[in-house]
Amino acid sequence: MSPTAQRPDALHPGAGGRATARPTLEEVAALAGVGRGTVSRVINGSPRVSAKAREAVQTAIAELGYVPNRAARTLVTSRTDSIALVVPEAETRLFSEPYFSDIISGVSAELAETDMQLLLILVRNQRERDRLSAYLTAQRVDGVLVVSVHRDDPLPGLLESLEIPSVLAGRRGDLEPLSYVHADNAGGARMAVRHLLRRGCTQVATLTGPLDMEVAQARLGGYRRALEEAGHAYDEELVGLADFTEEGGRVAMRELLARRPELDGVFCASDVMAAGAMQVLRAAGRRIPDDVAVIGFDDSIVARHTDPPMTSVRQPIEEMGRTMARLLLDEIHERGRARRQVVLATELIVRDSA
Amino acid sequence: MSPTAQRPDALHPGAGGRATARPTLEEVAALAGVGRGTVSRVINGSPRVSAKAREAVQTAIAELGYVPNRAARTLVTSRTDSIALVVPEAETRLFSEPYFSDIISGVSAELAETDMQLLLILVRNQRERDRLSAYLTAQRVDGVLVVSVHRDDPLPGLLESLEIPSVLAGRRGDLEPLSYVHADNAGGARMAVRHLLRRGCTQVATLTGPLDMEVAQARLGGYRRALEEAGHAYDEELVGLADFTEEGGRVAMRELLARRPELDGVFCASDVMAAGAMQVLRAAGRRIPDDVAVIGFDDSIVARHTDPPMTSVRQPIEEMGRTMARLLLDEIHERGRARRQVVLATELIVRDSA
DNA sequence: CTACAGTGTGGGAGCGCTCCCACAGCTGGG
DNA sequence: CCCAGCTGTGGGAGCGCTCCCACACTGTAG
Repeated sequence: MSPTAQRPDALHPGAGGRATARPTLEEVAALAGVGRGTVSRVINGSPRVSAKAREAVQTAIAELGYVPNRAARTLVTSRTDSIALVVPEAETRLFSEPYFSDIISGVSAELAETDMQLLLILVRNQRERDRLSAYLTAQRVDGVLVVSVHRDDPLPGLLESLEIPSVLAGRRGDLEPLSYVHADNAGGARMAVRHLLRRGCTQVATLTGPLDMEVAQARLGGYRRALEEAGHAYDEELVGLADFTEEGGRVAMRELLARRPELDGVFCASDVMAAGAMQVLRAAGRRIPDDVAVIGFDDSIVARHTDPPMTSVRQPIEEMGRTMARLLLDEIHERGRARRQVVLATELIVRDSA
Repeated sequence: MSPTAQRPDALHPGAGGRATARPTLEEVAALAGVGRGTVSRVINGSPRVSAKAREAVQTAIAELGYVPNRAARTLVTSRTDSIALVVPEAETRLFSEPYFSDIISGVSAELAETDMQLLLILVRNQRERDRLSAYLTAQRVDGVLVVSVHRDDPLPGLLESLEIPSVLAGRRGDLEPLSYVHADNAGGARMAVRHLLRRGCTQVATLTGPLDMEVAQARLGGYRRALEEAGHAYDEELVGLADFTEEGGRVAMRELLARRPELDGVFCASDVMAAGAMQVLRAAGRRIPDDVAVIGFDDSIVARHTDPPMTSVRQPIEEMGRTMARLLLDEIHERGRARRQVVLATELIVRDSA
């Protein structure tokens, strides 16, 4: 630290130079000819201010270019006017790539109207998880958004016990006590499988995500439901357990093919798995979609570039982000303990792979 | 020691007895039997503390689970201990998708060691740009990272004049006065084109990004340089002006093909453009790589899924993020006005398209 | 006239820190 | 013996806000 270069203190206002220091509420009050309390009331939109005073204050604010000091406000209100978006690092790779950006984009769009700040916290290991706990315990945010929740993730429990307003993207299970927003995964999967059946597929397999994630369970559930609705028995040999990744998709597809060479349709719980599966199918001499029809999930950028372009289930990710932010703001402001849970519809984007 | 040291912790009985009551520095001091100043010194790592006092304070901190109040600290130091990552919204789409996540991931990794917070600010229109200006002017962050700079972007100029420590990803031009980190775009492009020439291509075209971005210029420059080094004249008819997008790639490729049907290699300044170009080439009956070899830039997820898989220039994006954060922290801490500029090497990932 | 609620207002107190000054204890040199 | 010059320490002041109490001033009722 350099001991020089201190700010030139403007002890004597008349000393010539324009003051570099940011104006304070007190200075606004002086200029407007009112007290601090009145300025504060105007800034915070209190109705108990005369029109005349309000106008004087607003003029003074404009003239001085006054912006309230957040730290001072936080110190006294113990609001921070910021929320955290927590992302388990491992997941950023797993997700269909636009997922992450789109969530952020939605959240940010919603927050743009308010003066909430968005803090981004990536958590990649146990140490950082501990730090996050300390961080949240210290009440340094007004609310938390959590992306990608595993069934055994300790974070939601922590949030619950700290009573910090929070909204999850996805949920841990049917009885999720926290607020959440998620896509209609089961419905999307069901739609996809019905599409395969309608095309004439009779042996429809599926590639699942890790089953400790509710998303994966829900997509598998939708697959199962569509089959049963169509009068097909649920057949475990047609279920390939995978992990949402491309390599996982390849491996599971190979096994599936070995077990059931006659399969003629595959619903994959993610696009990248579907991409991996398509490679394996092609290598095995199957034509897509003629011999085997394939559907992915996410409608990610990958889906548009496979050969043939992939039919996929689209979830409204940006909308999910927006909704999460909106629910969180509600929860912060009303402090009502009502959990808010929203399910958004999915959509089947039909391309050439099915 | 002092009989007055007890704290009436039920000043406001309230309607529900909030158990929160975070311990303050004062309580730590009381428990450790020292003064506030000493506790503050221990927390801030001052050397002027006796071993005995330090230990007593550390014990007290651990016992109370004390965490310093950031707002109070900010109020007096006018440090915020947070930096902003500014992302022009339009760009999140343009970039090869992992770009955004990888930058964040790198920045976050570097910040994890410190107790800096990462603020994410997306800017999608003029209104938000104005808000950002006000925000930065109000000194609400200690430093700023900026992703994706256009030549005429007003933000860097603002940062410069406000003298806020900042680091850009990429630069506006050769004479960039701010600190920046960027990949060796020219070198990567040169490498790609040399690869094409070595393969035997004699009519190598290129698809550029928007030329008001230095990245695009640099990649074009590398293309040109490689050709000239190999004794080929630079031929404007082989240059397709595009905009990094898939659709842009398609359009430009069609024009290129119309102008120069005999071309046998294309270096594309982004993977998605290359993907678009490959579609057009295939539609025109060209085999890849036999008739026309194609190379992309970014080594994004798209490159792995095109048919055939795409040869592409990889930039170390996460490393760029890390480096940006590191440079910014340096700049914040030393307040030296030395600009720091780092160029990271690129790498050619050879797959089947060239 | 007094009483009293209802408005708008000023400004003291205090949030939890850091900064900095004063001072106590301890050297060691004159 | 004193007087420096250290080091370690306590605690006052104050950062810029919000909260809230006290205090004008109304106007209406008793």
